[in-house]
Amino acid sequence: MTGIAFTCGLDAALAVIGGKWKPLILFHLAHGTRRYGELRRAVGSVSDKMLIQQLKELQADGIVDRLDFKEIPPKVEYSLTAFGRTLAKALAPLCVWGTEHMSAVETLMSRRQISEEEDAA
Amino acid sequence: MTGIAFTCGLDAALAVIGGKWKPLILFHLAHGTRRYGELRRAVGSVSDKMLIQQLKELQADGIVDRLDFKEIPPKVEYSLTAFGRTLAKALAPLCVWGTEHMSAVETLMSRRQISEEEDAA
DNA sequence: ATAGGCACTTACCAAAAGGTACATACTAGT
DNA sequence: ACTAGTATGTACCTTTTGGTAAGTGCCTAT
Repeated sequence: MTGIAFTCGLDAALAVIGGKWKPLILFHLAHGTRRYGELRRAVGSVSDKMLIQQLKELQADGIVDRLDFKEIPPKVEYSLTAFGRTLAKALAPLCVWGTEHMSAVETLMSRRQISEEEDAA
Repeated sequence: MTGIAFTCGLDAALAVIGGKWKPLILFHLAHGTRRYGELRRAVGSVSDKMLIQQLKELQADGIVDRLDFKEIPPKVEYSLTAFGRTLAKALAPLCVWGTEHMSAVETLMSRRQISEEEDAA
C-alpha cells in the first residue's frame, strides 16, 4: 500500500502542480514558448537547481515539452504540451480567484507568519 | 521583504489550499456541514493532530466556519464560509480535471516514486 | 468498574522540500 | 586574457511538513 490513490480529483491535480515554482512556470508557459533563460528571468528569484528540477518533473508528467536545439551555445525551448494546456484551462478559474483575492490572501499569510513567530516565543 | 507577495493568482490560491489534507477537507465540506468526527472518518487516514491543524488554518483564512455547541460531550460543526464557497467554485474545474485524469496521474506518481528509489541505489 | 466515544492538545521524531554554492563546456564580446 | 552568457549537474545543509503516540476531561453504555 504505497498511498498513491486519490480519493478526490483535487488531490490528483495538486500532485501535479504542487511544487513551489510549478504554478509560476505553468503561468508563464501558458503565454507561449519560452527559452530556459527567459523563463528563469520571468519567474524571478528561482535558482537554477529548482527551475530545472521542476521542469524535469513537469516534463516527466507530460505537462511541458522540452525542445533541445543541440546548438552551441545551448538553446532549449520549453512549452506546454496538449495535455498541459488542458491543465492550464482547468487552472484558469483558480488563477482568477487568486488574483481577485490576492491582497486578502497576502495579509492572511503574513498573519500566519506572525503567529508562527509568537509560537516560537 | 518577507516574501509574501504573489506574482500570479495561482500562487495565492495555492497558499490557501496547500496542505496535505486541505483539498479533501474542502471536498467534503463542499457537500455540506460536517461534525468533526464525521469529517475525520470521511477523510480516512488522517490523524487528529493534522485534521485539527488544517482546520484551524482554513478557519483562520476565513474558508471554514467552526460552530461549537458548547455541549458535553463536545459537539462541533464545520462548514464552508461564503468566501470558502467562492473558492470551492473556482476549484471545481480543477477537481474535474483531476478526476478525469486520475488514473494517468496515479501511474505518473508511482513512476516518480520508482525513479526516486533508483536514485537511492 | 471499565471501555469507548467526543473534540482536541502536546512532545517528539522522520521525511520531504527547498536553498546555497560551486562546477561544467563551450562561445562571443571587450 | 577575462568576463559574461548559454543550459545544466551535484554535494551539502536548513527549513518545512507531516506522522506517531500519548494524554485531557467529561460522558454513556456495558
